Amino acid sequence: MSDIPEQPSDFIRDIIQADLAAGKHQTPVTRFPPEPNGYLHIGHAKSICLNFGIAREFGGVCNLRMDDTNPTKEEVEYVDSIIADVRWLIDGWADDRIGLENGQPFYASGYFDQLYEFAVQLIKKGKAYVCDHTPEEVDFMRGAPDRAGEPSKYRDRPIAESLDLFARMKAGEFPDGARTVRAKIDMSSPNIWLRDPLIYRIRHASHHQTGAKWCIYPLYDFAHCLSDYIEGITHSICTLEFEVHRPLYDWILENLDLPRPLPHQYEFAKLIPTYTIVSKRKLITLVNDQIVTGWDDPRLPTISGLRRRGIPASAVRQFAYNIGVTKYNSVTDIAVFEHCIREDLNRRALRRLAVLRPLKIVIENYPESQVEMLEAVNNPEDASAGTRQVPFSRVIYIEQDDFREVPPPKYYRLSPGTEVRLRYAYLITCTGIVKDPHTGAVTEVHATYDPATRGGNTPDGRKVKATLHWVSAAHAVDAEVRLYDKLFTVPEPDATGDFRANINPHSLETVTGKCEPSLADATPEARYQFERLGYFALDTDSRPGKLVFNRTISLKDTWAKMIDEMAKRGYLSEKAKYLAGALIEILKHGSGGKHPSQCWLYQKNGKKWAHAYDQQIAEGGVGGEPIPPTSLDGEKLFRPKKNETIQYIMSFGLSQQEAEAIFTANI
RNA sequence: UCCCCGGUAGUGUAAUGGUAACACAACGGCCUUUGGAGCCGUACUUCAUGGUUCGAGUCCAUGCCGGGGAGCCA
Repeated sequence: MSDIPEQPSDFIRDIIQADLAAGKHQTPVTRFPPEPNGYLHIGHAKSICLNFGIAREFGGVCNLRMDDTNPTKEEVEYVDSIIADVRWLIDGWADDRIGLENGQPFYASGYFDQLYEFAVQLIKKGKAYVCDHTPEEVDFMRGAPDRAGEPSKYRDRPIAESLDLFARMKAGEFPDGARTVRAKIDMSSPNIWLRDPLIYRIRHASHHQTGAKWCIYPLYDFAHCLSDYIEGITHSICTLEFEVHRPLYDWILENLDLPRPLPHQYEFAKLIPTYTIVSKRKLITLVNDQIVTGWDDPRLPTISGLRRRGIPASAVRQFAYNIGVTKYNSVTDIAVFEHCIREDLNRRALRRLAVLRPLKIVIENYPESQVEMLEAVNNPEDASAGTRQVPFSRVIYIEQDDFREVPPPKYYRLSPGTEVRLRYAYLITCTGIVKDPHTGAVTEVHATYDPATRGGNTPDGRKVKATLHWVSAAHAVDAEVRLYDKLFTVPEPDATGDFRANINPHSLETVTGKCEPSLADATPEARYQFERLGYFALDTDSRPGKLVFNRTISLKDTWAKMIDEMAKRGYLSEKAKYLAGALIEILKHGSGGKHPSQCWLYQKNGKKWAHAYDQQIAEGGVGGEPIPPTSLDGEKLFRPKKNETIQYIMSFGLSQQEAEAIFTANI
């Protein structure tokens, strides 16, 4: 179900390939080392796909390891969720490459004895010492990027004394923070992490794996490289922020005189998708503030959220492949992910008919008691999925959106007097409407069907523009359907200010839909396409007789892409709404009321596009006389191309989508 | 301010000194019993300046811009 090539290529795989060719290793051993202090998210998925993908492609192994050196922040709940998420993501793909210990993950805490001995060794070699400074003193004495550090008073204390103190630290003689073990490296290094970094601290805390055994715990830099070494990791792949730690990673391993080969660390840029957040802290805020229902809320980018939403693991993997692996700090358009999901689901989803916002249709010339079973294909992309029977009768439901009493231009669907096709059924023509006498809303539509068009065929060859989905009212099965939308209204919710201000109030809408009867037997594993609506999967809340579906993702909908639709759904940011009016006016004004591409722009600082009437836009309106185009900083004015105008609009902080909408709206 | 790492269409990613390309997004068309899918097409690219070279996105220098780095977090 996946198009990922057997041998993807990126700078890390290139290195591995070269290392293998040079005979440095027989096969690569990677690892995925999360700290169990939160749920895994789409960013971790990128790392999982990278590490397990490498193991898979080069015949190696990827160890799953809990990086659990900080007992005060970690919990078994997280350990369990991490295991489940990793298994789900690699199932059927790299599940034979996972490195485990007796079926369980590796734990950094499993190495605490060895780590302790390594620290003793370092002290014995005069390369580490016990330091008695307070946290505040250590902090100050470390210096700053532009201020040299000063050595600890205890830097040169006798080795025997450090050894004794370290043993007593372990024995629990000292309170938290009283002493630390520090590597003796270089207090004047421009790299702060080499200024005698701490490698052990006292923490009288119970650990989720080791219980009360320890009251001293190693720090990340010490534990990680050595855990890699102990497990025989060849390529230790982490994210960019650890780049400055690499000299320390190497220093520890090299100064312990370990047999070679040593593991090496490589760094790549983490994934930052638009319209969501992946910061652990902010994810916790969303959960704790009950903005979402839990860690597996289908609106969240957590792996458990994606799973619950119905996104296939293969789509996540394809996404990880598509975005590549580099050292460039990038922001990935969430549309790339959505494309992968649709592509995957399009191939596998069973087509079904379901109406989310029902409008009753009475087919006047269809016999009252008659029911016909009509054949419908399960998946036009996959003939082996077969067909099914769908009941048709006199009263059916169609989507409210599929009927307009007064149709807008280019509206092909049902309206008084028009004919449309009911998918797999008949062509019907609207003959009348019934309105609520008080509200004036259309409550019922009357129609006639053409018996010659059974199955939706037109023996006379006549064309009908629209094909609508429908459900027989008497046979319909009710379902709760949860319609999800982006959790945030702006591409980069936490770029500036409080990300909570950018939460999309319409991220969840729940409706009661009418489903074709076969959906009563829907299974949690199956993926469904409700035709013309989107892809849906059963939610974990679903029970027999009480169906609950999640909309995984909508179908691409060109009709819905109009600017008013965008505004209605909250896709247009407040900023865009505010600026749209002024921009449209000013662009028209600058072009003598014509097309915006006829306005004048000039180049500012040789780089940025600027509009001849910037000043007036900044002042929020179009009042007054335009500045004569000749008086602008002596810069040459020119007629921008469409794309340059789009870029110009975007320079106000709007997305391309918004800019296009504004541009289009002005035509 | 110091150290490290980056900078290729709107967004990502390729091109490993030899014709700048692919995907997504956008736009247009064809086709369609899903306004889906599919097919065809259009527009838009190497941060800047110098240097090396027959030839530079690639190598060098300088500058500019962006990210990371001063937890007893990972």
